[in-house]
Amino acid sequence: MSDGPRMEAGFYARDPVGVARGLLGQRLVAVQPDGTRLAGTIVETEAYLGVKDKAAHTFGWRKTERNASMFEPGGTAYVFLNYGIHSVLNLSVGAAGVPTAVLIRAIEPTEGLPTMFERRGKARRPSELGSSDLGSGPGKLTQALGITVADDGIDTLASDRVFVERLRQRSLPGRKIVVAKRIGIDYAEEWADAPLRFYVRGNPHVSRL
DNA sequence: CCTCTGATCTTCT
DNA sequence: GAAGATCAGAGGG
Repeated sequence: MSDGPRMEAGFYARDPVGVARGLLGQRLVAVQPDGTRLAGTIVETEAYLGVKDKAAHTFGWRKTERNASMFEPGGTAYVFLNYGIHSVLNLSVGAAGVPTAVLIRAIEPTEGLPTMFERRGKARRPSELGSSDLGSGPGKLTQALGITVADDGIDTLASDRVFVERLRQRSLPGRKIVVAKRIGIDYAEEWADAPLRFYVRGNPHVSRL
């Protein structure tokens, strides 16, 4: 487990597509109240382009209590409750006032697996080759890591609770990055087919290949 | 393998 | 009242 340095502010100072691609292979860490580290390699992301993107919560400059974190500076956690049930994690991108973000859709768990199995309950699927449904979805990975809407607004550049570590050598066991349309946004008309989802080819923890 | 559905909260109509 | 950046379980092939 070679620890990497904390992801720096400059990483988020570019377009959401670059950030979405750049996050693949980096490590997402959630430190528990007891100090335990839970972590996983990010293997699937989606970019949300903000005011012009019909699939984004900030389309047309819409700002609500819920999506306020998307307007915060890059690296701020935007965690919202989806379908009234699932906490979903994004990282805001760009300068303050620029409401773009990257959704974390899947991780490959690497640290704290026993705790994640407990959190995920019966739905877990242990296997010799590594579990494939501990973090294989935006709602699943937050549950496994213990991230909830209470973590909305956290500055991951400074927080000791939720942050991203930049690995010396990006861990992309699945090699190449695949580009595809985003999931669950069929209502977004022409934006529904935009190639804004990115995942590590062949990785078993990706939500949908 | 697949499709269908309930759960349950925020936002908008 | 309806729909949604989802998940798990049930049922059919």
